[in-house]
Amino acid sequence: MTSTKQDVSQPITCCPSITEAPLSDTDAVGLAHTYAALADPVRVRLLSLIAAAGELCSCDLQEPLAKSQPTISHHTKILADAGLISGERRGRWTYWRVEPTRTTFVRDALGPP
Amino acid sequence: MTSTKQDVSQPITCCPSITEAPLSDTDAVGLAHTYAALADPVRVRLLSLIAAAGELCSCDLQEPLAKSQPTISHHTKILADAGLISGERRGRWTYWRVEPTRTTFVRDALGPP
DNA sequence: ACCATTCATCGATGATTGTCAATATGTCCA
DNA sequence: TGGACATATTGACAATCATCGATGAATGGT
Repeated sequence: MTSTKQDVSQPITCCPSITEAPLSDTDAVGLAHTYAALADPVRVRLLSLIAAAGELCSCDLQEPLAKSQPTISHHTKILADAGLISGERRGRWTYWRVEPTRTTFVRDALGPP
Repeated sequence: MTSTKQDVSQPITCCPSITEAPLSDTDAVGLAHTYAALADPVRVRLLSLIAAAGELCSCDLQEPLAKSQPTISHHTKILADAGLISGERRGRWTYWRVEPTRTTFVRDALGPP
């Protein structure tokens, strides 16, 4: 029986950087998933709106993005699943913030700072 | 008749940064288009393979990526259209390189370095 | 307890995408 | 000129995605 603890066919990296070494399949899937969260104009603007305001509730996003409420909810969920934003429920409102840890992680994946 | 020279409803930015100010629609579409090019595990690995090797022909990508020749050609085209890589034809081979100008541009769009 | 408000989820639909077989284009060599 | 090779393009198909209306769930005020 062969061990399934570690896949030796792929390099082990703690901080995957696209431009420095060939990535493992696992790292590539993870990074691609995060980039996919940014691969929509509405989500890019959504992220920039939250970043610029520091904190925003979903209701404040509907007008500038000119999308329906379910669509906004859909996009915030995708960005949150990617770890790029996080939401906190306060009363009836959900307030969204950027997660700098994740954004800088994705940024540095494209090369040394 | 109204002027169509400049859309005043959107801010003018030379170096769009997602995390610093709300992005214009135009900037968002452009950035999302580039992120979409990175939103696939095959393309992420493709880019890292080229970056690690400095230069690679399409034939060298087929085996490590385990995809058909048309699929490889499809992905290189998408990355090239996004400006992330560029290809040079030498004889029968097309050699691909990373475009550091574009990769750093996309990287810095996610925040100050 | 009731209602208005805010957000999430479900279901449907039209559009986009990743993949490959087949074919076309271009290049080198004999 | 003809054949072998590397790459690009086309066409087709299944899968994924963005969008919205309808509905559900949770909260706060009256």
